[in-house]
Amino acid sequence: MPYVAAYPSAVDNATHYHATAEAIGEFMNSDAFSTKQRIIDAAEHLFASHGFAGASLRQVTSSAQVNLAAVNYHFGSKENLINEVLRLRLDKLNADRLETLKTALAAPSLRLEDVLAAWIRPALAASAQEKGGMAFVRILARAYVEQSEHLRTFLHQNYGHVLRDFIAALGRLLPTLDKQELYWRFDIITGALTFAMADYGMIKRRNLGAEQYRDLTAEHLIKFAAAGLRAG
Amino acid sequence: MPYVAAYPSAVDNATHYHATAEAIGEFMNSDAFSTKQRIIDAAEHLFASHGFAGASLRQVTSSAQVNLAAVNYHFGSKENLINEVLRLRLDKLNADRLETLKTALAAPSLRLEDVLAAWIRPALAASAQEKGGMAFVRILARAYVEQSEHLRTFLHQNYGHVLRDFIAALGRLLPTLDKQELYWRFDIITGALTFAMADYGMIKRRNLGAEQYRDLTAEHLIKFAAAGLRAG
DNA sequence: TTAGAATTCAAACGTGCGTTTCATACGTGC
DNA sequence: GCACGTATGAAACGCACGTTTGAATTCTAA
Repeated sequence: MPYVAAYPSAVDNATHYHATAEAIGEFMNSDAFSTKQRIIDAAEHLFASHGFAGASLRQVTSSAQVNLAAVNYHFGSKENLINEVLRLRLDKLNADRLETLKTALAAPSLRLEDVLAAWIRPALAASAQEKGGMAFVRILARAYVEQSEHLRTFLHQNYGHVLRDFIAALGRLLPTLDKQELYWRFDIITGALTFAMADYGMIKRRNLGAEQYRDLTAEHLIKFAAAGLRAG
Repeated sequence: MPYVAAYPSAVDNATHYHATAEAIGEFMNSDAFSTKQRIIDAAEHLFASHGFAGASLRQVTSSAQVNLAAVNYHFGSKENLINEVLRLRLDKLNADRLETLKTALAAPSLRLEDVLAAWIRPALAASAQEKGGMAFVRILARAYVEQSEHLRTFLHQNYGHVLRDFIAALGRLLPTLDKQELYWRFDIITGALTFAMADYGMIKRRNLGAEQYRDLTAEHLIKFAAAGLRAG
């Protein structure tokens, strides 16, 4: 009968069931092994590599080893599934950003690089997350590109305050910089970040691990962005 | 019988027919009014706003006011149409870039900003082109995001030399900068540019015309990028 | 003017899509 | 043990897709 949740919020792994070693295998239908979660994991990967339109529910459910009808049962529709997939990761990303910014602001001395790091590092961390992080970030870039006004307003309404906080912090550190100019430059930074997150560049990873690569990317981006912001 | 062209190259408006005022209307099947061209124009717009997977041939042919079968007749398949749409614009963009770079290199004094301008301005000009330029550039960003390895190698093989020329020019202007470091930074710049091209940013255009907006964007990008490249 | 090629057209092809249905299995409280 | 809400399953729905077909039309050149 369900997908009742007329307004869905995150994966409702409400059954906060503490799995012991023996219990695993007896009750697979919880937490990370639930049908819902398996669908979300599979959807993240497939949306990321084939796009929202390009990835079919048959691919998703097959990859998740779940019945085709499960998506409509648990999420109501494909579109709701897409929203769910986005919301889950975005909530965490922006919470991370705000927390990192707060910590930076509380420190005795605040440098431009600290604010930029609070914007950039959580994003790249999300993209390097063990389970489908890369996928999420490609989804994000794709969402930008798919450019549906609906999604744009969704992002603005739900995470606009995060943006405002960062702009304000940067503005305080660059008191002589024109407000409009600051908007432009932050826009540039975010564009570069989005591409960097998705690993679209031409840079070869060489023999670096994912973590080292992520840290290197962050380092370069922060340095570059700081110099750009300070440009006369 | 045709789409014979086993290897398609640009729109074969081979019939270089000089239209006089009276002739227009008599022979609509040439140049800008040909079925092929109408399909390409419509496809650019629809691919840009709905994605390659999201835009159907029925939408394309309907928008082009052309029979459904025309795409398969003239292009062979949807995929060939996509390639054609990309190639046409990319050829021009990269030719423009190389020409602008050549001019800059021939000038008595060469600044970092000149090389950056040669990379950035033609791209933004393409995006502000009267007929579907904006669409093209969204397609490009989308192509990046869709991330098919096939397309990536296509871009690399066909336009890799352009990239190399620019990197070389920048390298000469920044002799103290590490090569790897240069790659990283050029990557960042191109990411930012791609987003700027597609107008994905949050900046409001205000009451600017497309040209002024494009020029402003270029100005900001070049300034920012130059500062970033020069960062110690 | 006319044969032959190039193009357009309406219609249909098979395939895969998102979604719905309804029957069956499972889990939990009485 | 039974009943009832929850979840899964197999199958089908109607629809839109890319592509193909073969006839009708238009163009071109002898």
